[in-house]
Amino acid sequence: MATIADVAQHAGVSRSTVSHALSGKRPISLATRERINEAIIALKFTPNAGAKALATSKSSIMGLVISITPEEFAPATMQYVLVVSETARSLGYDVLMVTEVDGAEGITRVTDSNLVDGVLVLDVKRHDDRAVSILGARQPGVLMGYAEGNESLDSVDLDFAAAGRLLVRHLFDYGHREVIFITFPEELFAQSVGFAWRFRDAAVDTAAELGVSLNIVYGGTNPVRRYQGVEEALDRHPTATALLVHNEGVLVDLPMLLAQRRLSVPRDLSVVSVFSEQFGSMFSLPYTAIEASPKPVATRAVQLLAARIADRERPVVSELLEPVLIDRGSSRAI
Amino acid sequence: MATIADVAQHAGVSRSTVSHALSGKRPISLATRERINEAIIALKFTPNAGAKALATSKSSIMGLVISITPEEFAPATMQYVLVVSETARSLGYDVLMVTEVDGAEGITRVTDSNLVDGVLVLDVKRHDDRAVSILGARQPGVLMGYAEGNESLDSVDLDFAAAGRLLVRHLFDYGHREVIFITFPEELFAQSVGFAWRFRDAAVDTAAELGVSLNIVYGGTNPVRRYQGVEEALDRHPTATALLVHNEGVLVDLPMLLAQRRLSVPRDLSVVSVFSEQFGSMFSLPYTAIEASPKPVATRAVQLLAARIADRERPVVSELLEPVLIDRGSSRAI
DNA sequence: CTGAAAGCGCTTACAG
DNA sequence: CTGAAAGCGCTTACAG
Repeated sequence: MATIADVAQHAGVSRSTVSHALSGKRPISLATRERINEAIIALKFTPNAGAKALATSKSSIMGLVISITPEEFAPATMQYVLVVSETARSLGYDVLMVTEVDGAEGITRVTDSNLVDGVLVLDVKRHDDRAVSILGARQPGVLMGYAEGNESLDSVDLDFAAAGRLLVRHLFDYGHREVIFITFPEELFAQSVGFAWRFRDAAVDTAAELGVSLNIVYGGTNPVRRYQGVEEALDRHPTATALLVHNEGVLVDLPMLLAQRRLSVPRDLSVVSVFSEQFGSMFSLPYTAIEASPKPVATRAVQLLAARIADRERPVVSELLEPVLIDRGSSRAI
Repeated sequence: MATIADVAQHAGVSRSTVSHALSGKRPISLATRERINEAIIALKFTPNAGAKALATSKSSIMGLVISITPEEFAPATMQYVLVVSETARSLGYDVLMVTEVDGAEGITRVTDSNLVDGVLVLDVKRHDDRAVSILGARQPGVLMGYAEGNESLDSVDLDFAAAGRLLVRHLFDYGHREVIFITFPEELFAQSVGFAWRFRDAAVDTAAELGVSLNIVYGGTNPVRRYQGVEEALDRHPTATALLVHNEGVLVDLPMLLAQRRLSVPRDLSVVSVFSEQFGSMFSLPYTAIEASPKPVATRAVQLLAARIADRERPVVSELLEPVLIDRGSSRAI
């Protein structure tokens, strides 16, 4: 493979001139620039990533930390992964997957070895040891989610608290006073996964304020129990007029389940939820919902990390994207 | 950050001795080994990835090439990604995502720069320019799928032809003579994505041999058209006794669709399919199916790539995993 | 606008 | 069993 020395020789200049032509870090005369470009093409030169990383202490790689727990729903995650990868590429970065079960250890591994310039964390928990791990690393990190007590880390997420408030208020405005709230398995709350507890707590508080009776149902961790859980909830609360669903797994089954019970939406039951447009269209979900916004969240997270890598001194930001309600007509006034 | 020189100094040995202690490439006396280990711990030494890559021309990174087309179904892909990452880690490799729209270009980018030691390709097409791209690279690649005319590349895949034969034969043995075969959108066939055409062609041939009337339906590219397509097929072939489904998107909707038509499985209609156990349990699919085997395929692909990286001269292998039918009772004799 | 040279942090023949 | 030194392919002060 051609090295920068080969290019320099071919172009009749020094290696440093080639390097500067490549980086644009100092002015190069038109004539030499052209000869260098010719040489690069003739020799099919591509800079060696390892050498560059060694010389600059920058790998141009972002680590993406994913901790897949069995409770979580893989399809939703893929969207984040893809958008992270594309956005990173557009900013000149590659993306390395960090999927070890112990995410904190994985972070230490890729940062200590200088493999990555920074780290993105998905599915952040309330007290997340991965945040701690980042704080101990030389490289910066950005949370896609929200961790308490880590205000020193950049983060971006959908404002799940606002989402909870907005949906409960939406149902309240339509006159609903008894609502079944289906959320994630209790395991996710035990781990304090941000999107779960922030939504739940806000929904519960708002319901209490407005005088809405909100019956919480924690989703089952397997399909069968998930399905049964919803059925039981419907049996137990026959007078409930609306379903508030924050659980992708339940959503996939819901149209079928309601059809089998001969429940028409929104005639017999209003349904509102949280999911991404892409997810909804994948499973033909006909429900009014807060847009889960994987794309803006992932895009923004990558931008924040790139900005942080470029400037370690810039002020820390913690962005919460405002929830947007997409009305698909699955709720009605009663 | 501590370097190998710091460790050497701390331990009172030379850098080469530390390096050899690390790699185990030559015997080190117990005493020095212990002093070195002490130093490593005391200084929290981790080898610099870039320096190592430069010195050895090995990055210990595998590239994973994913080309997500809108026609494809993301949830199924995530399983491959995760298993690839975990298996790679267990063999000492990290995984870099290569998601550019032009996969061939992405491959050239990460191989020419020596960023990766090899490349794994998902969703291989019959004539895949990514295979060509790999053949032109210094690093080896393994296809998770099957590309014609690239017998010089290692590959591994489920034997989709055998799967097609097995399912048609299964229905034939149960006495079915009129079957609706729902497969992927025609776009996938235009691109000649391996799992689509190999399954279809085998199913069609076997049906012809056995005298089974096989009515092909190409799935719609969006949920609505997908759903309608199935409905139309059922309308058009009221005397069909079985459904052969090779399309994850359709499968997700199927229980609902059949319930709405008051069709009981297998009483009114036998249904057989292809999907992974994990996918099936995610969507509570009650259908007898060939196990799609993302785990063995992905695991094997990573192993093959690691073996190929270690020995460029080993014989090329093209492995087809034997399909396994998991009987969930959704087909019956008629 | 350009070059010579040191340095990034490893590995590995070579020598003992 | 161990060390001195060259080399991997870049970048970047320093000098002109």
